[in-house]
Parts: sequence; C-alpha cells; structure tokens
Amino acid sequence: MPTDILTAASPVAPPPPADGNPLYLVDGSGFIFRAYHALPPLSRPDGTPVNAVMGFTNMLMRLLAELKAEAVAVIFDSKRINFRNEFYPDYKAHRPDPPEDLRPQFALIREAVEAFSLPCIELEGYEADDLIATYARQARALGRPVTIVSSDKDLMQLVGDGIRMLDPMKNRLIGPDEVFEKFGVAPEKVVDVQALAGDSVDNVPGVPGIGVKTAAQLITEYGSLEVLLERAAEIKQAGRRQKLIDNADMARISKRLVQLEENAPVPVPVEALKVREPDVNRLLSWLGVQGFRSIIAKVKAEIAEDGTLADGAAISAAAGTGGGEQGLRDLRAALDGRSYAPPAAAPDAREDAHIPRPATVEYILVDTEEALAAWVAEGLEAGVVALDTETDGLTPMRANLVGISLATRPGRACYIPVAHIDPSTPKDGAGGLDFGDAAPPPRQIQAARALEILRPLLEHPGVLKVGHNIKFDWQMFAKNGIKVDPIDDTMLRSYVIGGGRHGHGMDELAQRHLGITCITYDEVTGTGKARVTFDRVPLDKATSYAAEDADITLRLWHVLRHDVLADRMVTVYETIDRPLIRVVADMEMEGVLVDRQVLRELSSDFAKKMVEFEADIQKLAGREFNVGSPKQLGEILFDEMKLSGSKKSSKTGAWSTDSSVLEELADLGIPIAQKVLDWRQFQKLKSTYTDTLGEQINPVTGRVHTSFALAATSTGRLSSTDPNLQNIPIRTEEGRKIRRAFVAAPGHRIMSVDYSQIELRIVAEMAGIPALQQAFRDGIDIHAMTASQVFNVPLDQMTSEIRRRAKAINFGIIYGISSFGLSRQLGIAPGEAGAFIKAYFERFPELQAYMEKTKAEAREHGFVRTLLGRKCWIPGIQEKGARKAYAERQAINAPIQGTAADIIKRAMIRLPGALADAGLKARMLLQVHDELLFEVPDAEVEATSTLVRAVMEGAADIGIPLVAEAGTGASWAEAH
DNA sequence: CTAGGCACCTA
DNA sequence: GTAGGTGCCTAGG
Repeated sequence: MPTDILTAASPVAPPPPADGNPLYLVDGSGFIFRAYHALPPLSRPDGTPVNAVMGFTNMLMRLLAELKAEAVAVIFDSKRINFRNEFYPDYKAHRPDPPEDLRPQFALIREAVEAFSLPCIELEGYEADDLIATYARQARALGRPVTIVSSDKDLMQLVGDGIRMLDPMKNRLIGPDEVFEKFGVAPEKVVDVQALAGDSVDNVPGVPGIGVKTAAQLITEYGSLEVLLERAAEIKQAGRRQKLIDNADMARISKRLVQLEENAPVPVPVEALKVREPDVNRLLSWLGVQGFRSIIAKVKAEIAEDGTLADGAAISAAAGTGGGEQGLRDLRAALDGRSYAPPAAAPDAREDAHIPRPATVEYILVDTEEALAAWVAEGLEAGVVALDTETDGLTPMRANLVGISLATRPGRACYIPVAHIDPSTPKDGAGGLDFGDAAPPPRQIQAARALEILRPLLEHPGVLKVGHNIKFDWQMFAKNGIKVDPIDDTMLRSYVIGGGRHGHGMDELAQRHLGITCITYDEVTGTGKARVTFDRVPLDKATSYAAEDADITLRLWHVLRHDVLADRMVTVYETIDRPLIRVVADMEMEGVLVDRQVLRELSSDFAKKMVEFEADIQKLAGREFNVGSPKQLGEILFDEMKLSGSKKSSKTGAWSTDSSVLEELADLGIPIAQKVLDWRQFQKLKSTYTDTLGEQINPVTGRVHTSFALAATSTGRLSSTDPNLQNIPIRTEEGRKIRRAFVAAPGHRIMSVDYSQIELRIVAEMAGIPALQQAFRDGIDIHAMTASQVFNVPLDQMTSEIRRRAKAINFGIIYGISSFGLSRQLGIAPGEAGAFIKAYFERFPELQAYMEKTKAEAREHGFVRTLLGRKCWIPGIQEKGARKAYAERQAINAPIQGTAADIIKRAMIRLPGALADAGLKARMLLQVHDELLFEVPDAEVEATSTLVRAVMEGAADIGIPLVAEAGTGASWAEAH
C-alpha cells in the first residue's frame, strides 16, 4: 500500500510553499556512464569517441530548451577518494577503470557544461551525490522545487517533499511511487534498506544473505534500521536472526556509506546556480568541433525563435507565400510590428547589470616564458579571452608585431612585448651610423617563442578570442603562421546594433558603455614630429595602454554580447558580419597585382598633358597663377576676366569653380574653362591614382593590399582605404586606362562579376511594384520600360533622350528623389523634374506608398531595416527643415543600398567554400559594392564564371531573380 | 603641423 | 537626391 506508507512518512511540519524558482541538479558523473553504455559508439571526424558527450549535450539542450530551466547546476565527482574511504577503505574499491573510449569523454563533458555557460560543480572529498543532496536540502529550505537529473538509485533517498528525479535517458520522472517500486519502502527508508542489502558495485557490504526484498520487508516491519538491529533477537528465522546480530556493525557502517551528506561545504551558493545566457559563438563553435550538426540546428532554431529574423530560409519562405510581393509585405509588416524604444540621447555611461565592474584592475607586464605559459593556462581555463596586437604601423600587411595583450577576465590583463627597442635607439635615417651607442632592448620574450607559447590558446577551438576590429589582429597572427579561431569582434557587435548612430571605435564605446576614458594612442606615442612607433614606447607605458585595450575589449564584449541578443540582432551578426571577417581578411592579404610600369607610363602621359594645359591656361588668363587653387582660379575668372555664372560660397566667400560652373562656361565657348576642366581631370588621375598606387605596392608581396572597413558605413556597405580600390576610374576613357594596371599573375585572368541592377530589383520587391517585378522577370531593359510607362512612349519608339531621363529618375528613386536633385541631374527646371516624379508615382503608386511608409518607420523608430534585418539608424529624422528632408532621403536609400550590401556579403561568405568544394583555385581580390573581382587560373575561367554567378545569384531569394554577369580579361579594364 | 573646405573618383 | 575616400590648398594655430 504505497499511499499509506507515503502518508505515514510525510513530515510532520507542512512543506514550505514550492513557489520558488525550480532548481535542476544534474548528476554529471552518473550520466557519463549511463550514456556511454546506452548509446552506440560514435566519434568525431578526428576519431575522438563522443557518444556519451552527445547524449549529455542532447540532455542539456532538452533541459534548457524544452524545460526552460532557469536554475541548473551540473555536478561531478571529484576524485576516486572521498570521506567515506576514511572509515571504510574498501568503498568503491572494486570499480574497474573506465573503458578506453570513455576516458577522453570526461573532459569533453565538462567542456560541454562550459560551452552552455552552466555552473559546473565539484568538490574534493565529496561525491556528486553529496553535493546534490546538500543543494537539494538548501533549495528546499528556500521553498524551491528540485529536480535531480539522474537515475542513480543512491539518490532516491532524497525524493519526496518537493524533490523528484528525472531519468535523463528514459525521460521518466521518479517520484515516491517509483522509489517504492524499486526499494519497497518510502524514500526516507531507502538508506536503511540499502544498509541491509548492501551494494556489490560500490562495495557496500550490508548484511550477507539479505537482499532488497528482505530488507524492505524487515524495515517495513520494524520501522527503521536501528529498531531492527536492537530487536534482532525477536526475529523468528534463525539464520536471518544470527546474521543480523553478527553483522550489526557492518550494517551501521553500510548506512553511513549510503547516507548522503547534506551539509557539504559547497563551493558555490545555491542562489548562484543560475542559467547564464549562453555565449552562442562559443557554444556553436564547440558543437562544431564535436560535429554535432543536429544540435547546432536546434541551437540555431532556438536563436531564431528567440526573436531574431532567420536568414535566407525565412526570407524565402515569407517571399513564397502569396507570390513574393505579398510575402515581402508580410515580412515588412512583421518587422514593423516589433516594438522598440524610440531613440533617446545616449547616456555617457550605462547602468545595467551586464556591465562588468571589477573591484581591482591588474595590468601585468609579461616578460618571461613561464609567466606567459601561466597566462595561456588562464586563458584556456577562462574559455573567452580578449586580445589586441601592437604594431609599428597601421596597415597590417606592412606592419610588424611589437607586442600582444591578453585579458582573461574583466580587470585582469597582460602585455607581452616581443619586439620593443630602447626608446633612445636612433630612428632610421635620423641618427646616422651610431647604432652602437643605442641601449640594448628591454627584457622580453622573442616574438617566435611567444607565438609558439600562445598558439595552443589562439588556435584552441574551445576558447573564443575577442578583439576590437579583430580582422587586423587576425592578419597579424596569420602573417606569423597562426590561424586564430574562433573569433569575435566587439566593433562589429556594436555596428550591428548602432550602425549609423554613432562611431564604433573602442575609445568611444568605452565611454558610452562603461563610462571609461581610455588612454589614447596619441598620449602613448606622441603626435606629429615627436611621434614614435610603438616599439619605442617604454614598457610600463606600453603595458598600461595595451593591457587596457584588451581589458576594455573584454568588458565591452560582455556588454555587447547581451545587447546584440536583447536587440535581436544575433542572426545578422552571426550569419553576415562575423563570418565575413575572415573572408575579407583573406581577400586583403591576397592583394591585387598592379603593374608599376603601366602606372609610370600613364603618369608620364598625364604629366605631359598637364604641362600643355597649364601653359594654355596661364596664357588665356594673362598671368601665372596656381591652377590647382580654386581660390586663385575664381579670382582670375570672375574678378579679373569679369566672367559671370558663378556664386560665392557662403562659407568662405570664395568663388565656386566646381565642374558644373566650368562646364557652363565651356558651353558658352569660353576656352579657359574647358582647359581647366581637362587639367583637373589629369591632375586628379595622376595624383590620386597613377602616382599613388605605385607607392602602395607591397615590397614583399609585390601586390597592393587595400583595407576594407567593415563598420564604417551607415548602410552596411564596406568601404576601402589605403588605398581606396573602390573608386578606380571607369567613366572616362583616360581614367579607364588606370584599370589596365590591375593585372593577373602569369597563367591567370582577371574576372569581374557584378550584379545587374540589384538596387532597382530590391526596390521593385520591397515596394511591391508588380510592373517592375514583371519587367525584371521578363529580362527587359528596365530603363526603357519605365520610360515607356512614365512618358507614354511605346517601346519601339523609344529615344535615347527619353530613356536617359527615365534612367535618371530610376536612380533618383534609389537616392530618395527630390525635384531639386533630379532637375540638377537632368539640367532641367525643378518644376519640370517635379512633374516627371509625379508621373512616375502615378504609374507606380506602390512606390510612393512605400516611401511614405519608410519615412514614417524611420520617424517612429529612428532607424530603418534592410530585408535581412540589418538596422540602419537615421539620425536627424526627428529634426525639421532641410535636416529632416536629408534624413528622409537617407531613410529611403538605406534599406535599398543596405539590402544590396547584405546580399553581396552573403555571396562573399559562401564563395571561398564553394570554390574550394568545386576544386577551383580562383581567389577573390576585391569587392566594389555590386561587383567582385577574382584572379582565376586560365584553365578554370569557364567553371569559375559559372560557379561564381550561381553563388551570387543564389545569395538571397528576394522574389524576383538576381542576375550576375561575368567578364574576363588580362586586366580589370578588359574584364569589366 | 592640423583641420576644414573644395574638388572629384566610385557604386 | 544615397553611400564612401583621397589629394590639394589654405587658414589658423
């Protein structure tokens, strides 16, 4: 009669209300063996067996995702020896060693706990069961219900009164009824039964000849072990009576062995056993190493459910319902439906709980290998480290590594100099030949040694390496043969949250999020003539600066990890910006081959032309002056030559001499105006391109390595600097010649693949304009088609002038059209331009509705979104007048430009793998917003072209097809 | 020596 | 009308 016994055994005092936060206590050690024996053998690609790890990880996922557990601890045995061995040395003495293919899994299971950011508890001298008992008792004292995740019978003594067990393998709950089924007594009496019956596996002696059945019968009859032993003489059966009398002490010892310790000095208070927000990067990275693909899918589904827009699949699915247009509207509606706090003035420092506030700050100089090894161990233990590199230059391909800083927890960081020299060392070329007088370099670890000691940390798949603009550091390490992985970037995290709202430099973010004013680079190295490279910065100063950078990066990571999640930007960050880091890093390091000779010849050509034009200009002006000075030119033209047609700038009061002014004059037949325009063209081409580009050729690689900024634009586009290779001339014949200098290595061709009309396609889909969508599906000339519709001209009567006007409007749409802007573009009156726009809106009414909706969205939220969910902040949208009108144009343009940027980024992420999978050796060299440039082996041109176009066209399903076109040649001029 | 303005290159 | 970057000139330290 289980119920009777249960009732009788209920505690006298009423149980405390079980309204607290449920606590889940996972018996990690017990689980390992159960899972190992229950699951078939399974191993990772590298051969490491992982069946128990897989079972364990799945169980954790269920606990977190299905049961939504908020308080979880995973508890392990510490060593084989514990306090029970003090009074019974043979306890668990006969346990065989774990099987060979289970041993490596112990450490992996602890890694799993870390990867899920769960508390991992063990205590020397105690078994997992004792810690579980202690926590269970403490949680009950707080009125919290407890679930013990285990099927170990030794834990059954704890069941009842708000404590239950969950068998993680069978997914079965164990309550008092199930315990009774097993032991024939209520949970409270289980220890007594075990004390009598003993346990051969754990080497608990018990009383010989008495098993569970007999023990339960005896305990039920006498009420408890003590009473039974006292009254053993009363037992009728002679053999049983004698055994009990002879083995009374053994039974008492056995009870002490099986009785769990409920007052263990647990290392973490019960209140602290909380489910922390998992670090998705670290978790996915760890799961990836184990090869747990199905679990990765589950985690990603959880993230998506968490609120972030899922990527391509969701876009396609949404676009698929109701034929694209409606689907996208649904998507937009879904996006619009989200509630966001209106943009407020950012406070100088925030006060949420996510901000780490270390009590002390330790910045340590590391100059011995032993000390560095200790920091590596600390980093491995931490699982997340922030790092920063100090160099003697700003362009990674030319800079040398000078030092490395590392932070292992907020407030604790070190600086490892590896190439510092004494500050008094003469600078190159400045101090003559007196190098012998220089002081010796300070004590430090050799760069190569330091890197080898750091390598296990930097390449460890279970340790996340965080950097602020980590692309730079990744390249510095890659140059030294270390592929840092996995990586995370606080600058890019900030960018996906606040792109267009504020800058993302570390100093600014430290001020904004942490209220900390960082030491500036200028303070450390000086400025101007006094500036020194970082290798000459004294080590104390260098340590303060560099260690702070790593520390601040780590602290920002904690804040921004939370913010990206809370802002539901995880998918954009994880599927676009973070994976792009390595792709762009590789692209930059690859560089592009530039023919210096071609540039020299062009420079010389351009110089000759400039001399000729300059002489003509001086002659026409009647005196010598600096043609390159707009101020002097304005004085010549409008004061001395008394020409009209210009206005004075309101800022400086100088005459405007820009190209539109000069073109008007040239059209009036004034020769000096055209000459100046021509001179300026060559001046620009020579100074910005042919002269400068040659200097940018890296002496080591012989190629030009631009730097792409990943967090510079408000729309999600990349930008390119040092040199900017996204603005190489193409429009004029003379300018286009510069592209002849961008060539392929011997045996290779340059291939350019660009999206055709991608932004107009995006407009057609986002605004839901059926006429435009159909035109794109039919593959007809979009400018001619809009011209025909807007100006009522049949396609077969289309003139180039009418098409030109329609094309200008089409571009105007993308830029957030205004009648003033269009009039200037077309050289017509604003009134006439306004009439064109009106006609366009009448033909495509969906467009006007879309624009109004977008502006309203920007006004309400302060930002707009791309199709893939990227936020583009529009500061100034709440203002009035011209500022507001400008912001409205930005609001209209940003989702269009930004969606195109997202799409090409996705293509870029997929391409290296797709090329490798196809066995193709093509290298991606440059991105120019809607174009990708490749260097392709001669024999692989056709296959590469087909593959790249397919990947680019398939990068997103926006409804209407995307079209990519490829061109190939010996140089960029021929390929485009 | 630096910062701002101008001019002009790209998508 | 959108989004960028660079070189040159010049004013103001």
